[in-house]
Amino acid sequence: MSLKEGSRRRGQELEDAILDAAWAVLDEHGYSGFTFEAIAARAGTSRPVLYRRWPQRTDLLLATLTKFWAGQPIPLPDTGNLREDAITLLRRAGVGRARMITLLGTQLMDYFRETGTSFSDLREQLLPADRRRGGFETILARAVERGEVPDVPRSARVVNLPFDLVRHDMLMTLRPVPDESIIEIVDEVWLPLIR
Amino acid sequence: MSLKEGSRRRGQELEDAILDAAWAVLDEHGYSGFTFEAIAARAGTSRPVLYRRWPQRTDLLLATLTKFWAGQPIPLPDTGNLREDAITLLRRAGVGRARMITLLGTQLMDYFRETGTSFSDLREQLLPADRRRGGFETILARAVERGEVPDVPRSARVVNLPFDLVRHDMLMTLRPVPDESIIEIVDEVWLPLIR
DNA sequence: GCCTTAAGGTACGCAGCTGTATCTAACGAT
DNA sequence: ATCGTTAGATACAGCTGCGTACCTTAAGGC
Repeated sequence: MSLKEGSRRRGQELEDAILDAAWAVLDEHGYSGFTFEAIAARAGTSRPVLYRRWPQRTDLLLATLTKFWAGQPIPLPDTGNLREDAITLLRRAGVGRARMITLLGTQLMDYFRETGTSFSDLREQLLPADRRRGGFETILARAVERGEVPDVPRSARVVNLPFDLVRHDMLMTLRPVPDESIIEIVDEVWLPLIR
Repeated sequence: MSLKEGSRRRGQELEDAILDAAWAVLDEHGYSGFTFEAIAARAGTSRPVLYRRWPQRTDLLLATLTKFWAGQPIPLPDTGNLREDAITLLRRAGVGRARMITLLGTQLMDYFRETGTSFSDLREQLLPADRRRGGFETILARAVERGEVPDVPRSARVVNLPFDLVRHDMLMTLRPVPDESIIEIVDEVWLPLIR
């Protein structure tokens, strides 16, 4: 234990430090780099400490995702204008923690292979029911309330289209989607389909 | 060498066997399982044989992709009807070798991290220029020629939309996209945008 | 048959990681 | 201060995989 302040972390403080480290390791090195060795080193602790809490790698993964994905919703914009909400939300998808969550499906292919599951399954498992609706359902519902778009039934396919396309682009390029692409998706694809 | 027939493979025959094995290993175990050890074992050869040809794992990966992706185009349907072509092509994306290619971007996240590249970069690198257009550009061009849809400029975004959405769905579920989803994408999203 | 090339086998040393056992020391509660 | 719990350190054994060296043997060409 290399901490200079002389105190050992215990309980929740230690657990938080470990999960912070785990998330950072997952982000930087993917699931193949998500090892007890790497995470313990990153957290400045020893492997038995991790094993005591999470006997399997998958346990630690789920704990990490519960904290950083399930436990912290992405804030939704509420600009009073649907197009602005959509564009803002799509921009958010490409940076920071949200970026990581957007690309999580790709980071966890080995986990899915091991467990015979998929990103959809994981989402079902970890997110509370009210969180499973995408952000686009919410901002569209608000627009309907404001009378900005007609109140007609729309398939989830159409509602979530912008986000799906942005995620796809991010997967292809591993870069944030440029603004002109975001605007293209909203203006040329999505808005024509919902208006 | 455990082959019963008593002969050693040489030259192209051996190389084909290795690349076949490499592709199978990549498909079943992803990039993290794409090891000299695993591929040599799968090919029934020894590791030094692999190292002699491909000194680095990335060399072997590129050779494998060149053979199984760049070297074998996915056949495009030509039914004489755009909707039929589209639906058939999307069905094809979910099975066999085409499925693997569709999901390749997700399988290679570790490679991209190592090399600082992306799936888009890889496609630029490996596919000849005429192959970089998606199948949807071709089937749409045919429909324009047949006079089935008007000859107006369309963004690559709109043209390739069905394929992007199917790939996204496949990533989410790791299963073939059900027919009703394919039909939804074509009928409710794509055709309205191009007609 | 001879020679060259390359396939195939094996061994070595090393690194990284896992899972676990054991011991010491710090922390918190009493 | 004492006790119980747990953090932290370390060691061990084992496995996988890498990179390479060395040797034997098979295949192909002349």
